[in-house]
Amino acid sequence: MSETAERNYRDTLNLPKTGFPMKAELPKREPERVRWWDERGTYASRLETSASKPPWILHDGPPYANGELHMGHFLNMVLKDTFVKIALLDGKWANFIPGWDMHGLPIEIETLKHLGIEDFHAIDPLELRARCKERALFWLDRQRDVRKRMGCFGRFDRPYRTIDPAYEATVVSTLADLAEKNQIYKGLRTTIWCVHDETALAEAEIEYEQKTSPAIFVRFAASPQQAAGFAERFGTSVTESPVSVLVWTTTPWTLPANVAIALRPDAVYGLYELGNERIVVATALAESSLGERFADAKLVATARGDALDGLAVRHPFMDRDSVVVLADYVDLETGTGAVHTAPGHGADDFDTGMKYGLPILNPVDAGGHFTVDAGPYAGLQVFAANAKIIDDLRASGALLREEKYEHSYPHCWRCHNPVIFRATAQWFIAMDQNRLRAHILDAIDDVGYVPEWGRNRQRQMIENHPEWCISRQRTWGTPIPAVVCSNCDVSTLDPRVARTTAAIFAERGADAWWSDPVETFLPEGFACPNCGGRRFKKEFNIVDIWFESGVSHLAVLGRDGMPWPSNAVLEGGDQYRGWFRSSLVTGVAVKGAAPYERVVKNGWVNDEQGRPMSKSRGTGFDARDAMDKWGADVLRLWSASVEFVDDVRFGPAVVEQVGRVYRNIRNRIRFMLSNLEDLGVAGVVPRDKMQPFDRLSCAIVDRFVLDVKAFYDVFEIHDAYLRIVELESSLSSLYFDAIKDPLYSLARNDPRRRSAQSALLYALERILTAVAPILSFTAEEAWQELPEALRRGRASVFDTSFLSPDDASPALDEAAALWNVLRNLRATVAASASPRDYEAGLTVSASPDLYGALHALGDNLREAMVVSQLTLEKTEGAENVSAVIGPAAGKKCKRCWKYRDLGTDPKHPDICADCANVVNELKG
RNA sequence: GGGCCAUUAGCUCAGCUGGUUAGAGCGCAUGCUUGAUAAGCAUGAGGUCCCUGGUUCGACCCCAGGAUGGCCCA
Repeated sequence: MSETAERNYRDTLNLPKTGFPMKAELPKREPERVRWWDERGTYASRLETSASKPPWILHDGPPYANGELHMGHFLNMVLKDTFVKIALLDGKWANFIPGWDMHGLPIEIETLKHLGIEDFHAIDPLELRARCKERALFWLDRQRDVRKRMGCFGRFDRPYRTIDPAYEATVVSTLADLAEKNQIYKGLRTTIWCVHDETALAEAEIEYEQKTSPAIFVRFAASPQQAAGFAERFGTSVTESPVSVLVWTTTPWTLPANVAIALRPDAVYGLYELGNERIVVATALAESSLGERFADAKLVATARGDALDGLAVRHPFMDRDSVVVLADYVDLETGTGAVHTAPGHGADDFDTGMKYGLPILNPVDAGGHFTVDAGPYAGLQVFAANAKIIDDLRASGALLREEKYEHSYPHCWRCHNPVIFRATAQWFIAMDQNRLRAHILDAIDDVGYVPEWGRNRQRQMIENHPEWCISRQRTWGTPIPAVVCSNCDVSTLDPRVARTTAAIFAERGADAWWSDPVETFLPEGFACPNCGGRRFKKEFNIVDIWFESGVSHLAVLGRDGMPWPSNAVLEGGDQYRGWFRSSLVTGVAVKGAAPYERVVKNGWVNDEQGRPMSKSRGTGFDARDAMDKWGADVLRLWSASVEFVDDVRFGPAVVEQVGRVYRNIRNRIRFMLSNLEDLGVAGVVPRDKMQPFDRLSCAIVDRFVLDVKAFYDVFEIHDAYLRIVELESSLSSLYFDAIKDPLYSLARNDPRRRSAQSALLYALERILTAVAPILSFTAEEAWQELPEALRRGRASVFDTSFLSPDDASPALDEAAALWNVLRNLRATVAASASPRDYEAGLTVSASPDLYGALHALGDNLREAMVVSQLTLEKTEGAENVSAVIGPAAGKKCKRCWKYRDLGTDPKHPDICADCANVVNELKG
């Protein structure tokens, strides 16, 4: 036997052949596939064929159209896509309409920066809006490309956009709905205010800088009557000594607006005697507050803060009381533990004021000067007034001590002057009007949460939700169509005006609010509800973008065949406070129910050390860069390889690991494909005519598909991933290894070979469908590599469907049990150093229970063990199954490598009879 | 500082209502194969289940406290 002859026998084998390359080259190929899907309208056509099927709608929480998409976006968007595709392959009408959030301050700021404009008052609002729109559309295009590059399916040709006229109309008509239900009111709220620029600022517009402020300790003295109250609560007797509460502040100018003193409910306060006066201060801070006088102080009595609730003292210079209230935010780090409270000048103070029904005083005008309400300080600029207020306090004896205090204090990002907090009139959604809050909490009970603890988190976000301030004093947004009476100055948000405005916006967009006269928006005969006046001015407030995105369910669902509510929403955990909440509030307020049936939360993407990703540390990745480097499918597999509900880690090492798993899966797909080249439709053996081992593997695949589908149905992508990996290795190590011999060495059209091929085709098809929601690119690539006839008219892998449980083979449990017996048996053979595989002859002893099942496999049992001969024995009384490995009889066939009798055909002395037949037939 | 979440092998993760020799994949080591070959198969070494207490006959699992990290707030 010469080497040449041996090679000739090799040429007579049916060795695997396929155009599906081992090397994926994903970054290169995937963009072509995106175009291919686009040109073919793969998604659109599947939607069309399932148009009459039940809908399954994942409603897209709109990403903000500003900046590059990062890996957090990738995780979220790919997960959404995975769920959409699962529904699609399940035969549902999974119409996914992506959205973009396109108004708002970040875009306005970026645009102004681009234009080199410092003050947004200095540009015509319509001009600014046009520029903002360009900017937002620029980012939308960019993000849309990247999103499609991820392999995401959706109606990218017609996304919803918060700048669309129809969307703006929805925002305004929702305001009309709320106004009709008296759910909106105008009230005061503390805003960050720059007295230099005379404008309200948003959080994003302040910078913290070091500032030296006067820190003063001020006595708020009790009247004799009030002092008696203190004595009683402290459980001491009344004395002649005056009693005062010591308050610390670094903003003396806010004292004119003081109406209360906040104590910490669980802190201990002491009544200290210093000479002929008594002072109340937290015991923990007594030494630092009283300074050098602490040495002489005598602690008379103590009381918890909550025991002092409701007492009152006199304001040091205004003719009114300052009441004692409780607040959890009072800390015992600085000051006296008794916090000066001016609800008109601070967010905490404001909340406390609302809680206690305190007056919200704001004796400061837009330019930062005191109004007449500030009494003796009227006309003074607030910061300049500090010195005079301190002098007066010293003169009146109210000042105990004064020092300098350096701290970080918010400054205006443009003019770098310190900002103030100032109560201004804003529009609110009343959370308790019409029992809205209670109804929302009820609605939460009807929503499914993944994970379940999200329900509790969502509930807390509603319970602690302050009145929702929806107005902003900026330009890039949808206006709140309120009008101000020229006669009495009262501002009105009238539902009829809002409806008219919505109709105009629907046609021409929200620019009309700036371009058109106020009369355009007023219904016939509209009069001021306060004074009956007929002349009005437009108010220029835009709506909070959380309100805008929060009505997306009203803009997208419940129309064009889309059901309301959606089946699911899926966003990062920060959205419990954001979009999950805002959507819930508008849903319940307008329609009386949650706008979604299920809330799925994905975790945060951190770097490989579990720290937040950071560009400066080099651990931050744009989605596009990551895809250019590793390919979308490897990253999609990563999204399934992690537990997405929790925070996840991402980095090169993690991707390399999942990349190896990807290659495993890819190679197994490749193996299946490469053995199907010559299987025409005519060669396909029906399931019930297949050989037993092949039927068994089909059952294993059925079981796999049902398992994966069950995981998919409950959003357990990671479990599906584990199951996919497990099946791949199980099929590969047992089945693929075993059927190589019949596939390679039998005649092409040998029934045994065709049976194995048919089982491979079945497995491949099922597996590709099962992995397509995750490995979309690879599944499609493999599907296209399948001979066209075998695709049976389904042009794309996304035209296939999951196996329905009715079509699965029966007795899956028995199949799985038998499969495991075979795997264990085969492992003993594979572990044998010698004889091994075809060198071996095997004697298998089976218990009566197992014997039947094994016997039914016939010669397939020998194939499964990858040995040359096999004897099966029934062993009475044996528990299970065992195998004895011995040398095989015969000699190694040069063609099929099995040990057999050789030379039956004298023309081929080195090969077995079966091989000789095949070879002869080929020659003939 | 508060609320919520996480912590099991080098990495990604399983461990059901307390009882297992605490498992899988990847990586690593060793061997086989060279007719899936920049592949495939087998075997093996890796664990203070974050820590400290407690409950229990028995705790990765339940309880309390703490550490580290994350998210949202202040």
